[in-house]
Amino acid sequence: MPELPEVEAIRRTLSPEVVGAPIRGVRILRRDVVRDRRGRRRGRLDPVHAGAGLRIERVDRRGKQLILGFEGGSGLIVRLGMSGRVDLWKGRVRRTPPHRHLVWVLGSDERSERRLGFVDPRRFGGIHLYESPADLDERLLGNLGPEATSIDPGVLESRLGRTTRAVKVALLDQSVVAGLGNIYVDEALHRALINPTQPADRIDSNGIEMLARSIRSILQEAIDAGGSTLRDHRLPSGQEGRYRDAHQVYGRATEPCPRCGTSLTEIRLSARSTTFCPSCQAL
DNA sequence: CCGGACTCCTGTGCGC
DNA sequence: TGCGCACAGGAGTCCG
Repeated sequence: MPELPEVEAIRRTLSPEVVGAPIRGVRILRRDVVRDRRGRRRGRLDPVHAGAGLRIERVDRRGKQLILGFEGGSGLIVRLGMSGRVDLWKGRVRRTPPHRHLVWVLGSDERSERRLGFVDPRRFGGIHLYESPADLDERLLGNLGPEATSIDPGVLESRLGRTTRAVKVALLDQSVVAGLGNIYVDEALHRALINPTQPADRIDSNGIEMLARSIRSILQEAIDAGGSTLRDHRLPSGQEGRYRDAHQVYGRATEPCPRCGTSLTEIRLSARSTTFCPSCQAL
């Protein structure tokens, strides 16, 4: 379940490997992973629109979206969804794993050839094509809130102050803050000692300050660890992320709180499993 | 504005 | 040992 740290760790390892590389061709193994502008599986795809003949100019990220920018300003967004990943390898020998849907063949000749794959067993992820930076901003990124990695307390306060929803639900909303998912919201709320069911607009300034700092520090630590591998997440090399061992609450329901020893509690909020410490994070 | 149910998907891990 | 089923959830839609 790639959230911001997983996508950022992927971006950091991918960028130096592929920026500048020409795309010799694109193998389309499953075209319904391409989404149209409404997110439906109806996107049209041919190698040219997927970048064939162009050079990869940049690898960016906004929230949980990985962005491959081509020379000339077009590009594509890779949304990893629940189980998506990209892999990068040299040569042709690798056996095609199940659920690899797209392959970009990179390099100017046989000798420099590398292949970049998009793998997504559950297919909650997908690819969005864009024509220009303006198209990218307006059509695909327009509704995203500020980056969670650098969230400012004042900005967070004004964003959370607009809603009475439970703070956890609000933080999962990508238009409020971009990049958080179930794991890191639970971890950040625990570090900030805030109850996940607390109405978002009723957190005091001190709590907001702690929350902003917790979000930033946890994301930074997780990025440095390569993200959290629960099952599917891998860096392009196949390497696992190591942040799972640092989780204090996510996936640890019934275990003692690492901070105070009280048994952690699991509830459901917005149909998502939510683990917190009833003592440290009391209402 | 809000919450909740539903949809899309497959691998996994449990109970029987 | 093996089968069937609940569960995991990001993001969108729809309905009350």
